[in-house]
Amino acid sequence: LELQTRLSRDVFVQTALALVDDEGLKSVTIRRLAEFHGVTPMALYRYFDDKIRIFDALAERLLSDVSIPEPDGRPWHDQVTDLLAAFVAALRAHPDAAILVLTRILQSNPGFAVTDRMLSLLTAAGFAVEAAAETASQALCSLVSVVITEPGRVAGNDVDGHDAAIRLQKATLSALDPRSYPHVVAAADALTRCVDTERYYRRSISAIVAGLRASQAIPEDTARRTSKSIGTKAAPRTRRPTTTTRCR
Amino acid sequence: LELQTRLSRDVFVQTALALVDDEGLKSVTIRRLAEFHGVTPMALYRYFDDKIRIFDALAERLLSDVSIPEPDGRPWHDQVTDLLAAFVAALRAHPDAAILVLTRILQSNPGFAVTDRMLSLLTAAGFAVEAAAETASQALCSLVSVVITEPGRVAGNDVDGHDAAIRLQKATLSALDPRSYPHVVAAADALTRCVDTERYYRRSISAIVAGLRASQAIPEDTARRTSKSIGTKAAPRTRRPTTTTRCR
DNA sequence: ACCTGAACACCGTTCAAGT
DNA sequence: ACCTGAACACCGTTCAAGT
Repeated sequence: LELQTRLSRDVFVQTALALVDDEGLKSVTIRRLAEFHGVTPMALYRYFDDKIRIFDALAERLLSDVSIPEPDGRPWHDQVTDLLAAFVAALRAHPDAAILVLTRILQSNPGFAVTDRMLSLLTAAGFAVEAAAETASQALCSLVSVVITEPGRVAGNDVDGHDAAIRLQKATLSALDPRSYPHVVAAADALTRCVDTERYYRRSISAIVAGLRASQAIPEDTARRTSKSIGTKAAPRTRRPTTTTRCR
Repeated sequence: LELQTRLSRDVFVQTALALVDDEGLKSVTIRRLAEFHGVTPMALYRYFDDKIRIFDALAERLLSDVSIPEPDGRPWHDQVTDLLAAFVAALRAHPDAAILVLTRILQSNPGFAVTDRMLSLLTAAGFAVEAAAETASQALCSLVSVVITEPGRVAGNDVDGHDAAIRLQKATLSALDPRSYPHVVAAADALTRCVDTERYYRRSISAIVAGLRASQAIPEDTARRTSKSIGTKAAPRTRRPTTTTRCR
């Protein structure tokens, strides 16, 4: 009579988002979401195949909050700067959910849109397709980690413990042996709190854009004079051949 | 008689690491670790206060695998390149554990060592203390996310579903409406698999280093002509004042 | 000092029903 | 089509003992 369909994907995503913002990512639980809507946990399975789909939906939600700027006549790097700034703004609105985006940019239309604009600008800048793809992904996911690791943030923490945690962290760094880690001790303050958050993000974005411009200058396949081989083989996965299609 | 102290922090960390490499991060469980050593779950609490400490120890272990190059007479950016390469190498050896490092670089001596060397090189390059701190953190955590999101990797997946997942992902991108996401469709292949993994990491590192060099060129406080304000306020946390010291 | 036993509160998820 | 009920297999963690 009052409301015929209270439940929907969107309603649950909205609740989940409020929950992350309030109590952190691990508070997002099928049972809590159900309880919140006065419903059985099983009711959620009408809308999400499993818990991962709820996380997928959350990431999509964050990405849909990115207000992609319209293309204009300015130089490509200025437009990239604005696009990345919009991306960061969307993530910063829900810092504890930001980590969900890290591996999910290419899993929803909003993510495709951001990536496509990024690729478009890089292509216009002269990047080859492959280089543009790698570079775009790297720029975006770097910014996700910049948001996640913003100095002075402690993930999943409540307001009470927050300040205390920061102070403790700074005290720990300051108390280190200066003969072993002189620069860490000297930078203890800057490493544990952000004096100017806006500048922090401005610096991050402009460092990334500067990297893009420098990469663009180099035509292709930069033969670095690094003597060392980069990286090692990943530890081999020795899992029995179970039934396939575990991930759809 | 045979072995008096089979159990130790190190033994559990070793097992946990094997477990992550084999079956992904969520397979690391107090109960499974205990079972593996023929012991009660409670036995682990002698060595770790809680599960998070196990993750902390895993992150520390990865960071201790970074073979920090000795300082030499070469230009700072070349030395930074090698340091970052060593950092990436350590992460790539245990890709599913890499995400643990993201928020734990400043939580153990091995992490202090990497950070200190990074700060040392940036200071030598002329960075102010604060700029060096932010820049060093950003460079390191960006590389963590670069490893995590390496194209052609699917976290926590077994070998069987792996190839199928990649193919599906590429097919999905290729099947997108080219009028909506033309560049994504065109770059579907490059976005889903790494043709040359070494080049991928070489590019990532040199993009970061290029960003550092460009930032170094700019003296301080870069007044960008970005019209938009970057970022928004984070959603306020409205948690009741519960007992403090939840995080020690 | 080091490990056990039993229990608690909480998960995600299955299967079979209800209406 | 949409939700429920009961159950299962698995968590992390507490408290109180054992030796």
